Amino acid sequence: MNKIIDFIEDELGAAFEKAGYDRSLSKVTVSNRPDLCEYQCNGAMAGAKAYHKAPFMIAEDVIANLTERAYIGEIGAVKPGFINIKLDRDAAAAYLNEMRAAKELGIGKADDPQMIMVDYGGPNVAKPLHVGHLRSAIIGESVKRIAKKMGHKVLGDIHLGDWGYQMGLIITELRERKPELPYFDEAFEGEYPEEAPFTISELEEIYPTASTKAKEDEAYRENALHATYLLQNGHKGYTAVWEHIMKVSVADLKKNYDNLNVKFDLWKGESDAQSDIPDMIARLKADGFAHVDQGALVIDVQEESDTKEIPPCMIQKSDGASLYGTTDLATLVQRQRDYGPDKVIYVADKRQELHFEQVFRAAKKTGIVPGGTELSFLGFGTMNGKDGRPFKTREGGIMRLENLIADIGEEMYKKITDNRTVEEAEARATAKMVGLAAIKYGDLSNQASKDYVFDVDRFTSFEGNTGPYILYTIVRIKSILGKYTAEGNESDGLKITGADSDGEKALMLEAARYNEVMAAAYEELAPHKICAYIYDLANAFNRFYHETKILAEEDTKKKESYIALLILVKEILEACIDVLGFEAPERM
RNA sequence: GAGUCUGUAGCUCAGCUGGAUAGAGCAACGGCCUUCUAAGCCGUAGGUCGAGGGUUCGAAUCCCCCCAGGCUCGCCA
Repeated sequence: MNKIIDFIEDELGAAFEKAGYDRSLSKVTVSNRPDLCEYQCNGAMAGAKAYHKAPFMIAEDVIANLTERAYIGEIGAVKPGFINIKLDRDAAAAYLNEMRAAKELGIGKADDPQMIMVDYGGPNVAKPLHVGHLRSAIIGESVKRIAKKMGHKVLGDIHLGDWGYQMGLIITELRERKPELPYFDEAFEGEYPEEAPFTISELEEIYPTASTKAKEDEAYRENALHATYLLQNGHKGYTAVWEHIMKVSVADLKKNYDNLNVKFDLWKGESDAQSDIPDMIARLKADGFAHVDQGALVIDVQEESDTKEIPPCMIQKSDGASLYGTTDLATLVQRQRDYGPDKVIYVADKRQELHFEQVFRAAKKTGIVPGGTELSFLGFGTMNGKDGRPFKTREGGIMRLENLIADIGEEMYKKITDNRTVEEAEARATAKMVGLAAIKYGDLSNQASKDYVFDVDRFTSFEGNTGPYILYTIVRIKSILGKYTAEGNESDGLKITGADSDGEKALMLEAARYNEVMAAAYEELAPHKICAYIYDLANAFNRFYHETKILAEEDTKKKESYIALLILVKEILEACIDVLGFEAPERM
C-alpha cells in the first residue's frame, strides 16, 4: 500500500510538471508548522535558482496547475515560497479504511525480499548474561523483527562465544576439583556419563575462579592453554566436557533470552565455524591473499582511496592459533554456503567497528562473500548509570541481567499493587510485561549508536515518554473497545468517516504515518524512530480521548467511526510494540 | 600522535539527506477526576543549539578551524 505522502507527492508532481518544472521538486514532508498546515513542500524554493524565478511565483504556478486533487485538500503558497497543504477530509478517512482492510495494515512489503541474517546476542557460554549483553539482544531483536515486517526473509543468529581459551580454563579448573572424573582418565574406554558434572550455578562460579587463578599463576595458565589446544584438536574427554558445558549453559541462556522475549532462529557459535578454518586458510594462502607479517598471518585490507590507515586483518597468531577475525571470516564462509544471505547485519558494541571493517574488507577482497552481498555493522553505545559511567551494581560490580530484570519487575509489582487491588497472579504477569516494556523502550528510544543513561527510577516512573505510557494508552483503548462490545455492539465492518475536530484529524494523520515510519526505521536500522512515532501517536490519542466522549456519542455513525479509528490505532500501536519486542497486557 | 564519535533547556534525549517562532519527557510552578483507567489532559517558566569563521535567499543541520569529553589504533573478544 502506498504511503499517504506518496499520493500527495504524485498529485503535486503532476502540477510541477504541467507548470514546466522538474517533477522531483515535489518532495512532500509532514509540516513542521502544524498550526499552518499538515503537509508542506519546499520544492519551489529549491528550484528558484535553476529557473531564475522567485520561489513564491513558482509556488503559485504549481498551485495554478494542480488538476488532480483527490488527496490534496486546502493548498496555498506562503511568504518565501512554501507550499502548504491540508489533506482532504474524505481522503484521510478513505486512506485509513483502506489500511484497516489491507493485510498487516497495508505495510509496504519489499518488492524483492532479501535473505537477511542478523548476528546479535553474542553471549559467552558458561558466563552469566550481564547488562552488557542487553543492548545487543534488544536492538538486534528489534532490527530482525523490523526487517521481517518489511517482508524480508530473516534469520537471527546468536553467534555464541563457545570456543577458545575460556573453555580451557573451565576444563582445567574442573580437573583440579574433580580429577577422578572419567573425562580426565586418558585410559578410559567406556561411555561418558550423560549427567553433567556441574550445575549452571557451579559453572558460573568456575569460570571467574579459573580466570583469576590463571592471571596469578603462570603454570595454571599454561595448563589452561594446553587444555584449549587439546580440545581444539579433538581430545575425547575434553570434548565430552565441552558438550556438557554447552548443554547446561545453552539451556540457561535460552531461559534468560526467553524472559527478554528474544528468540533466535539459529543457535550457532564460534565452534561451528572451526571446521571451515583449515581449508579457508589454505585457500587464502594459495590465492596469495594471506601473507606472513611479523610472524602472524594477515590479509591486507588497506585500499587506495583510504585517507586513514586500516591495519591488516589478522587470521593466525604467530603461534598458529586462530583468533576472532579468523572465526568471523569462517562464519561467513559457512553462512555463504548454507544460506547465501543478501545481507548480514552485525549488532555489536561500537568499539568493535574497526574489527568488523577489517573482516568485511577481507571477506569481500578474498571472495568469501560475493560483491553484491551487503555486510553491515550496527554499533551500539554503552549503557551507563546515572553517574554517566558504565552501569554497575550499587556495590560496583557487574549487574547480572536476571537481577536487573527481576529488580524492575519487583518495582513494577509494587506500583501495580499500590494503585489498585489486583489478583496476585495477574499483578505478577502484568508487572513482568510492563517491566520489560520499560527496559526495552528505555533502550530503543535512544539512537542505538549513542551511549545512554539507564536510569531505573526514570524508566519505572511510568510518566512521560516511557514504555509504560505506551502500554497504558493501549490498555485504555482496549478498555473502551471492551465496553463497546459488552454493550452488545458489533465492532466488525465499521467505517471511519471524516474528522470533525482538530484532535480527531490529528490522530488520523498520525495513524496514516505508520507505513512511512516503518519503512524509514528499516532503511536506517533505527528502532528509535518507531518509539518516537508511537509516542506521538499515543499523545494524539490521549488528547483526542480527553476531549471526546466516545461511548457516550449519540450520533451512531460518528460513534462507529470513533470505534473504527480506535481499533486501527490499537492495531498500529500493537504492531509497533511487537516490532520493538514487547507486548501490552489487558489491564494495568 | 593518528582516526573516529559526541557536545541542543537544570537533568535525560529528539530534530542533523538545509527551510517558516529549535521540540519532548523529568524536575519547578498553576489548573482539570460524581462522567470511557488522573500511569492521563491543559497551561506557565526555562535554550547566544560547545566557541569562532565560511557557503547559502535561508544553517542546530553542510564546510573549515579551535575547545572539551568518549572510544579505537596487528597477535583478547
